[in-house]
Amino acid sequence: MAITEIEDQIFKIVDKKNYDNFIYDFLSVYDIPKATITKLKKGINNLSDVAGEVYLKNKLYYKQTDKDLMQSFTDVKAKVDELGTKPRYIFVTNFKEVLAYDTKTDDTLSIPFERLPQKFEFFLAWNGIEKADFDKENPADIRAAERFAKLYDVIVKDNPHATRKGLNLFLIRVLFCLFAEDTDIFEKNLFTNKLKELTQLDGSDVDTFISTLFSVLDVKVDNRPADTPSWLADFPYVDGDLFKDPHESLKFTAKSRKLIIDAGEKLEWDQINPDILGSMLQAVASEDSRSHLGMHYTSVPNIMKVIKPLFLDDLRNEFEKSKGNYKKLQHLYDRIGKIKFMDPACGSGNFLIVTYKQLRQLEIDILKEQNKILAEEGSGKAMMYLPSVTLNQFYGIEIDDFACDTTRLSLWIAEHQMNIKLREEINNAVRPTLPLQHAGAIICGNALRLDWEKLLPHKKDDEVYLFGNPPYLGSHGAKQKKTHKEDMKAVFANLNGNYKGLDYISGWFMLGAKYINNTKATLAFVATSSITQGQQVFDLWNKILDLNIEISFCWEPFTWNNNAKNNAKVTVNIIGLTSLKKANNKRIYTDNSFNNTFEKVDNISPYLTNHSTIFIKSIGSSISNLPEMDMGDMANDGGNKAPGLLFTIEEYKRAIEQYPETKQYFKKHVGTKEYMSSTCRYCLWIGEKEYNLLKKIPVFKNRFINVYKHRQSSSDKGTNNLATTPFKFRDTKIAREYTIVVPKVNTVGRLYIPAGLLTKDYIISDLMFGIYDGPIWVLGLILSRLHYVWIKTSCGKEGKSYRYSKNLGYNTFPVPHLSNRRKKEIEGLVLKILDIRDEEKGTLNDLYGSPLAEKNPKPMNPRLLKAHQELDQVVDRAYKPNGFRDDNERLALLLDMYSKKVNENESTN
DNA sequence: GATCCGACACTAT
DNA sequence: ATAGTGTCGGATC
Repeated sequence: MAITEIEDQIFKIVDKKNYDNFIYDFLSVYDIPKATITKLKKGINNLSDVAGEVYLKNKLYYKQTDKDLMQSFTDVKAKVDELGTKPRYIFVTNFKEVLAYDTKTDDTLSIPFERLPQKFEFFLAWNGIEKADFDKENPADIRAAERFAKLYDVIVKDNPHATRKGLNLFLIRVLFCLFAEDTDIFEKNLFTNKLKELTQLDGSDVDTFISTLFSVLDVKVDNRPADTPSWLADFPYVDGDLFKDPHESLKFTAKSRKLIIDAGEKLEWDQINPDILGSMLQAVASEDSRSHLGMHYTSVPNIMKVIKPLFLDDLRNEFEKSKGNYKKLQHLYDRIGKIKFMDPACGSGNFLIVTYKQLRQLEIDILKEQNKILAEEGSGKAMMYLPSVTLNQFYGIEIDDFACDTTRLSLWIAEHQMNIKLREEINNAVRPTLPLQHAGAIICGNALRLDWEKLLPHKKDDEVYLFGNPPYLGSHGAKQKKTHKEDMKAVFANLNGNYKGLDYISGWFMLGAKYINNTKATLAFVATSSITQGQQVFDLWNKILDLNIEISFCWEPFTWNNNAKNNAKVTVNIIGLTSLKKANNKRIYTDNSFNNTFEKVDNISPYLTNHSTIFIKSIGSSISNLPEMDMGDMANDGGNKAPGLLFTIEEYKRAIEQYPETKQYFKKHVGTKEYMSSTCRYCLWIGEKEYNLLKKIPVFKNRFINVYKHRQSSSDKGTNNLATTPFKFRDTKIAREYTIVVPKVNTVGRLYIPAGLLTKDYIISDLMFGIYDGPIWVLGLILSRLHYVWIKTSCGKEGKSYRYSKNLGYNTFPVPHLSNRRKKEIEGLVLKILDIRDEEKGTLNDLYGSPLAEKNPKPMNPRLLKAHQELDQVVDRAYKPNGFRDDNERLALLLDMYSKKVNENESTN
């Protein structure tokens, strides 16, 4: 539910005058399940039996009363204090006053009953939003954006032929006027009042009003024509490019007029937070993200994760060091006025705005310190205020023109707010907001097609920072449109190596790296974690690190917290790059949500680990001459859409019951899921001859038809070609005796990869890898901790699981010379592990558990763990005679062995 | 509501 | 033509 809706709904409840069901109505506005409320009404889960009280476990202790409110509250509070698990809120009311208490934060709410709608955010913890976070992100923005969304919809509907540019410009300008009249840029309520007074109720002359007003705002007061209507004289000169272009004529109605006036009267524009206002407005303008208003709750903390390590910590340290030294302070003061900042994917400008405000705050802090020094000297010298940080230092590139406009607007708002702050905190320091300054260089264009050096020319020693959160569009062009692919080509085509498997964001890293190369400029972008995992690592980072570039800091992957449905499971990291400005303190930050700790390291590899820079390159056969591993057999039969070549156990039983003679055509079929839970499906495993027999039986015939249809209708040529053999899997590999199997999906919580053996009765799906009829000691290697550590680094990862890969993980795995005796020893221990699995019963899921999981870790079977540790001892010693201290040491040696092996192999070829 | 993993398109070879 | 990987979204708890 949108935020203004919560407000509106509570308003309705409060306005009802009949409060019999008050608390149930109230709860239903928040994210409390309907069923819970229904039960509560019936008294089923009401843990209090006192009349007028409702106690919902963990959520609420409510009391309505006609007695003394404070006394009732004290009574309830005493009861709650006795409880082991406390409800989040205490809520006491006599329908005239409300007393509420948040047991977690100790916040109290004491308001007249009818003010409840405006204070809806007090109870947002029920929706999983902490009030502190909510306050930080300022609800005024959300309400503003939602009111604006309504206005936008109406205007768009009334003006089907208006250009997008004209509409957007109108909106931005109205927004500016509303903000201006609430924040002393204009006289209080000047715009809204004039609109109300001077235009007709039906909206017919609003366009003339707007057009006249906007054109005047661009003209200096002295230059305005003598016949300028008197009501316009109160409006100051604004400039700043905002009112330069003429207003494009629009049709207004009674409704849109009312909505503008509402926006002016109902909203507190002085509380607008420009950090997120832009994102909100952008969401308004783009239909598909409308439902995601509020998705930017965490953007400011995340922006800080980028800008603090990139430059802000450094500036703040410098400030601390300069305290008490006027000259040093002055030096820093001058320095911050010269730094240039560019966000080459600035969206609605969040990064720029947050940075601008931080810099202006630093400017104020320096002035304070300088004033302190002057006061102590007692020389009576007053300081002349000279501005240091200006909007001219801020550059942005954004493809969406509305976003560009909102960026400029938000920068002005930020500037005005900081001007006010300056005036409040420093005597005699005044920066006028009007006329508006040129709001940085916000360029509307495609960042991957522009020459960044042209936008922001820089010399070797200039202090320049690039940052931002460029778009991710997945690798292999799954989400990339044709234009995106062409952009990528433009960036990468003249560089050696592949680029088609790279995520769209790689373009920004590449251009950014080129921009900072051999200069002191530095950069940091938020990125999808996939560019530092698996396949993409080599393709991207060998090109970047081939320049004079190194990774100066990074944030380990963390989940991007937003409510946007599409982005729900994005895992991101943050990567900082430097060139000449050598980072002598490289840092790896980890997201511990409370204290953001970091580790100082000597080098950050492109896998974002503390190791030397080595690329693990995909390769078709084992660098250590291990027997060939194959991907399991892919069905490509349409999956669950319609029955195809795969049969559940029930379907299989039914089929062979009806047609016993077909039993010989089935094999057991196992993917990761079946393997891990000790079950299987069945698949048809036949040739052309059997196909001709089976297609006479309707059950089978239908399945062949389904497979044919699926393959025929695929957008992939390869799949189309398979349509002629609808009885066959895409792949048809098979073991002669047995298969060493490795599941493709491996959750991070496990200590080992639960590889194993299957007999030749089993076909393994493409969710498994297999070494057909391979030697058992190889299974021993795969079961080792060493191998797991290698896979963790070399293979791709998705959310919380590693995806095993033969070319990236198995074939690259370095193996030292193993004597026959050692191999025998390993085989013995493997058999022991397999025996224990049999003896201990339970599925592999049960046996291996998830001891390393963050939530609900499940232990590994102790006997099995012991057997694995015995195996580790033997395998570890084969690599290093006295074993390893930890996994980090294991990985360091493996990487070392890997690079030596690759070099050897290259030199012998 | 988070996690797992089946499924397969797209790319490299 | 063949084969492998990352990603999406459905399934499942």
